[in-house]
Amino acid sequence: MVMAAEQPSKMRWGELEEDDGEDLDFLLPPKQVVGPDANGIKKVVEYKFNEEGNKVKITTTTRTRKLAHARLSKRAVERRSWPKFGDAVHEDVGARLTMISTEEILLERPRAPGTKQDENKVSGDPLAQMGKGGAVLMLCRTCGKKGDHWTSRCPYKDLAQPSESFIDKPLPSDTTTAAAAAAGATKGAYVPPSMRGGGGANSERTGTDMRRRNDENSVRVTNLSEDTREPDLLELFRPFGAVSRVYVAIDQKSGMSRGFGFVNFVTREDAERAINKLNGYGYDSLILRVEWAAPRAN
DNA sequence: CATGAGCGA
Repeated sequence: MVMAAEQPSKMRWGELEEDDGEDLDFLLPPKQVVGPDANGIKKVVEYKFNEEGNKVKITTTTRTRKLAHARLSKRAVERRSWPKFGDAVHEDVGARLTMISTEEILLERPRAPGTKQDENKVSGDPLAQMGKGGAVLMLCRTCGKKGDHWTSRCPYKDLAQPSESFIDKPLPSDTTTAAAAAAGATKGAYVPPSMRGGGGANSERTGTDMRRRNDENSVRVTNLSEDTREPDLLELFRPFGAVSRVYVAIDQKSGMSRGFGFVNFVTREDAERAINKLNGYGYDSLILRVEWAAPRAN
């Protein structure tokens, strides 16, 4: 057999080194340790054989922790003698300096998308504002497809023109009351009760009766897709002004949407603009019907 | 197509 001849070449470099050294180690002088001295300097002198089999002297000089200690503050040194607490109680002394806590800490986002009640700086096209909170609502004005592309990327944008600008400023018609002007200036901001309820029949009154539930300015939305939920409706209508309520009719038996819902606006003007702009609007591949809601039958 | 839940002293 030629196996024996192959043996050395099969050895790994680690084994090679060990074997070479082990045999002859007893020939080397013992390792010497000097210090640490007053300055914390420690010297270690040891001898080894190098690759060529020559004896070499290796001197290692280190500084002990005494000096490192000196750089720590008194307080820090003191803390090392504290008894362990918490999870660390079960640890060996000095085993670990740092413990990883397994305690769950829930972070609260004060202004999570879709939940913020204040709306600062709404300007320009409200549709352009939508979805900026991180939610995925891409609503194409040309083909009405949701979540797929923006209007500018619509594959059909050359076939059909999007109708004028989707949403414009409050109508400069007879609805230009003081309330409307105020609402237009600070869109979505707080509207004092005396200014709510909008114009029309309500303007005669001296403010809205707060004890009654505010069912004014109720807009009915029909032809909603099955999976449209209240947050979706809010997202769609919110850009037109402060929304006081959204509701999607749910079939109690099946738990599925009945395909219609209601959105209440704080001001009648905003509701009117929403109706004007969202009625006939393509949403989730369906054409929305948006109109004034009849008073609830009780 | 279609007009909302809860609501108790």
